[in-house]
Amino acid sequence: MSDNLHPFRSHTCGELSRGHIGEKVRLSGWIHAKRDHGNLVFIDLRDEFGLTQCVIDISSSLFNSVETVRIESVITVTGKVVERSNETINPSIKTGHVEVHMEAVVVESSADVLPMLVAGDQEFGEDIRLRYRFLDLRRNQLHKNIQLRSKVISSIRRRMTDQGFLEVQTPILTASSPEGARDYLVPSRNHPGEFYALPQAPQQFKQLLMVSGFDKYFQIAPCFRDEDARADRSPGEFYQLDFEMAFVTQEDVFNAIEPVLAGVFLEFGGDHTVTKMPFPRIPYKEAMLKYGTDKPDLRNPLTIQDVTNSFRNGGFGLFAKIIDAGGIVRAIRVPGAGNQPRSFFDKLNDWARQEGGGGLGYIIFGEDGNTKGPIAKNLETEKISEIETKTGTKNGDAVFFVSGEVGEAERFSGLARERLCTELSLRSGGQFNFCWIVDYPMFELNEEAGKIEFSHNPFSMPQGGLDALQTQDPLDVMAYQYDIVCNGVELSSGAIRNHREDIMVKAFEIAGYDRSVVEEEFGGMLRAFRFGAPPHGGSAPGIDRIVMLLANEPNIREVIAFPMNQRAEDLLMGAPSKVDDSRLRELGLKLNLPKIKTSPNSV
RNA sequence: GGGGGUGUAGCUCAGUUGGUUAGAGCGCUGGCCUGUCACGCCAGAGGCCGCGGGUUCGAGUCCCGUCACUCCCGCCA
Repeated sequence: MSDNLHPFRSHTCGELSRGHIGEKVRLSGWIHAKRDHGNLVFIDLRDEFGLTQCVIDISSSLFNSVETVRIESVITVTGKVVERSNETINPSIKTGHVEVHMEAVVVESSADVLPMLVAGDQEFGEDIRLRYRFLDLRRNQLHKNIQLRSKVISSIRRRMTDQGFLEVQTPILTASSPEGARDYLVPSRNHPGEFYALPQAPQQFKQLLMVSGFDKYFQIAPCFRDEDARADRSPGEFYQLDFEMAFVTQEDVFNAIEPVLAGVFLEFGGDHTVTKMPFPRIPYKEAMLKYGTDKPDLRNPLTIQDVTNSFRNGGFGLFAKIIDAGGIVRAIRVPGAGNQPRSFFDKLNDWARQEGGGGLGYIIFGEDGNTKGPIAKNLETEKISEIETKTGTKNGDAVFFVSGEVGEAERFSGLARERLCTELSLRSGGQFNFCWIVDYPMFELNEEAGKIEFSHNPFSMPQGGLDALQTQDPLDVMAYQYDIVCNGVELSSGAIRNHREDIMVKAFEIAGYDRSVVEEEFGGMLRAFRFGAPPHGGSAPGIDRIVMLLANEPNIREVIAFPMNQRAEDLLMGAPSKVDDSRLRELGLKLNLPKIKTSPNSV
């Protein structure tokens, strides 16, 4: 072209305003929408920056070609910026006061009929969305989410660097680490029969960096785990803000990361409030009692109390029997729920049975002070008033009860607490509500195997050190292990690490592992610990989950540009896929597949 | 591995108690339309009702199996 304009664009599609009236401009973008009036066609041209209306009428020789271009084709438009008349201004777009009168049009790339629409907010099935991810990513919501993700990561990186954290990359091809998930394995060509593992987390590397004298490390680290997906768990791979600090206590770690998280959530959280620092610290045991989970949603105002003693040897036989067998009873007081109709209680009871709980007992405390329900009928009045006192119940409230074996009752009371909250719309909105869960047990009992196991990863420092391991019941030993939770979502877990060989060997011994196992599994790290290791600790908040909360998305795939589906398949790229026999031979591999189970993975 | 939900036009969905020729909106194709911005109007094409089996005179609908997607449990921080 003979003008001096850039071959593709002089302006973006979000740029033109009244100030450009009369200018000759060039825009490139996708045809977002087309309104064809027969002798007059409007095209909304879209790029990442906005929409601009372009117009052409029958008098132009280009008219026919413009009329036939399909939506989502990419075109370059050259023309004059013209003011819109008052009646035709579109206040809903930035460029709505002007339009471009098309004088030249180049079709850069024409689009086929679309499997899903880019414009509009119709919902599409997830397999279509994943297969045509590039179209989905053009759409407003997902595009915004990925932009948000980028900004969040930049902000996190800046905040970490400003605090003196050093960003270090660690290997992707490495050895299996002890997180406990399945590893993704990569066969080695140079060492037939041997495999690399993709890191489940850079756990050992960050500890090695501490031993290497780096005082504060961080990384936006990819982590790979071959485990099944959930709505909040991306299959295959995800990202963590992995960080570690030398010469720190647990409180030092909290004080370092709280301002980063609070800062990011304030920066991108819109009008949501963020928990004031310092975030509450809740001991694991307390969390399990009060909330029935170690990732409590503190926007839920309900709490759980133990009322086992008020049912022991009481008139309500079912619970008394469970208690005799070693079980417990937990109570949830729900303010105002006494006014709910009978059907409300029945519905909850049905739900409880469906969830595998025995049921959900209740006592209704009427406005008149009388109690109602099957439990109230059978339980002694003094025991009822004991419960009333213990739970702080007032007239008009209802108290719900869960009874069973300790672990099961605890878990189920947590589910019931959430259910009641949702059912009665008690959850406060507009908050990012943070807390730390601290004082996790170092070990737990595997009921089936009757064996003591590490309850988290084996790298945590036991509270009380070697002495605690030697003198206490292992199940009473707590670790300097902590989780950070926001709105019921576990953002990360971390620990003050065990940097002492002797304590580590002892810890493994309690979990039933011989010294030789430790030596074999973590030889690299043990060796490092023998040459001067600083006390250190850290954590690793999940990036995807942070963005998911900030974007207010219920599903983690909504904040990942190219996620895999639930079965860890990439429908767009066609992964995983078969490879040529020659490649297998090179790696010294021969397939030994289980009986034919064809999954047509054709794209 | 187990449980729940879903599967009907390119897409999103409706489809009654089992009953004749399976519908709508969007998209697509053609026609009309010079001020729309969810443009409008008219016409049309498009269906292995996921797949296989069964019950029945008759199945999109009921039963069994299977596959796919999704949510949950297991698993996983």
